[in-house]
Amino acid sequence: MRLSRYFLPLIKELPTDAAIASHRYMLRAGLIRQNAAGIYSWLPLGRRVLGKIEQIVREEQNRAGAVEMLMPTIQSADLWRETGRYEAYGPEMLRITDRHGRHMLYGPTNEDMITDIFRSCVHSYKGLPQMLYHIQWKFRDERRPRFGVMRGREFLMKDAYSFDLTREEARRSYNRQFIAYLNTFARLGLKAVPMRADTGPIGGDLSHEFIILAGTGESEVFCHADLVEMPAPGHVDFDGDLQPLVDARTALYAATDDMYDADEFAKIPQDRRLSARGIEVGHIFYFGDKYSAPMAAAVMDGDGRPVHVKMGSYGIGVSRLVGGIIEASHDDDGIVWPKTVAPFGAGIINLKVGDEQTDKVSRDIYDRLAVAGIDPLYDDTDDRGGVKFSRMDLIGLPYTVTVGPRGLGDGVVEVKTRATGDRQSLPPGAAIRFITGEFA
RNA sequence: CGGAGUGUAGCUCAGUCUGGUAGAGUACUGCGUUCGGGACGCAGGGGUCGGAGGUUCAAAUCCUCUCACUCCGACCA
Repeated sequence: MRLSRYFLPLIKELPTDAAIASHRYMLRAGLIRQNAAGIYSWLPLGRRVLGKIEQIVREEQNRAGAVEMLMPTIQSADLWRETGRYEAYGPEMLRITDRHGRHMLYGPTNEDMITDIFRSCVHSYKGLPQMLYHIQWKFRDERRPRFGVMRGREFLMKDAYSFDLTREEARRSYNRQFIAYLNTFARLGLKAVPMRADTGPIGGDLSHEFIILAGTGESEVFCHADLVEMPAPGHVDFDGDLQPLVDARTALYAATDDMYDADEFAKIPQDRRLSARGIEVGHIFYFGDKYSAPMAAAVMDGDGRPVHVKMGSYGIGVSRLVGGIIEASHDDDGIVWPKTVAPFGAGIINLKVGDEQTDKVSRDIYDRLAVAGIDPLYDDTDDRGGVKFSRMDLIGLPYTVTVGPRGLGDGVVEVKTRATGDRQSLPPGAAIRFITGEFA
């Protein structure tokens, strides 16, 4: 992409309304614009990041055996009345009346709807297990939206739902998502720690929150430091026994403040005790027949008797992750995107647009990086050098190639690694090989 | 929902107490000089002062109502 043709509205001043780093940088770097409290437009750069995160989540869901579908944002109140949640949910649910006076709502979640779909389509245990997911915009009318997309009212969620005949089989579905989450967050460049969670109003007795550690986290967390350093499982056989992998991740103590037990925490060796602030980016739980019973979602078992399916649901806050990643990865100059989610893989700064040689070399590097799938952003504007450098730092692309007459006089360009600040002078060909190698 | 604030130029804000021709910086446009880490000079364009009503000869400023947004707290399948 050529910057001169891109839409990248940056803000130089510190936005006074934004209290935390991710919110400030998302506004300043032109990722989002607020339209109403807790409701944002995703500008081109932000849309790219959101899409990359979404795609990684999708790939890991597919790998774990989940099947993608899509449910609507607007739902009829009828299903919610069946489960009693229409009355129970409270003012966080945005209620809408259509032209015929029918009660509708902007979905805050989809358990009721997916259960309805399932019950009308699957009637035999032979149709189990089943794991469906969708990535969809949701709305919760938060009393006080804040922190930009971290606590917005409209937000993008991945929600998966599992259906099994027995609790034991449901546990296997739960484990599949558990492992998929570890791999997903690792690919996003995050250290996410699973923590035993309160199952809350939705009920059930098997639940974990996935928390990333960041100074501005919304809640305090306590855990064994080894958990943070444990590598993700990576490629595993999702049809095999995942229990040992899950056990390894749940044996050590980890809890959010509402589940905190000082005595348990004290049992951790002193130098391994970690108390920090965390951001919840995923939540998985098993809730059995909480919805299948009231909604009569049953299948015939092998003996011809109807059994309410055992369900679980598994959420990842996709839009929240954009803010979460920035909270975990930024410095005084701007965002530092992990390679896997960066809106562009590399930036190219042409310091003297209009100069035959810098134009040619810049263009050549651009073409070759593009062919290599790096998806470069070429700064071909006639802004001054300083403006270009600080702009690249702000938007946080992993690598920047600077092409200027001075360097080209010696046959070199400069490659800067955003995360470390390292700069190396290399011939153009070596610079391209270095960057493509980093993405291999 | 309790508490505290803020709405004036695209953005950041001053002016409101004490009513009297709407300002600064930045951004933007033009010209010139600059050009390897957010340049400089000159000239210019841009605001029904969140909205409605009221008081007054006169309202950004005083009064009433209202809307929006922000921050702290509580809340947060």
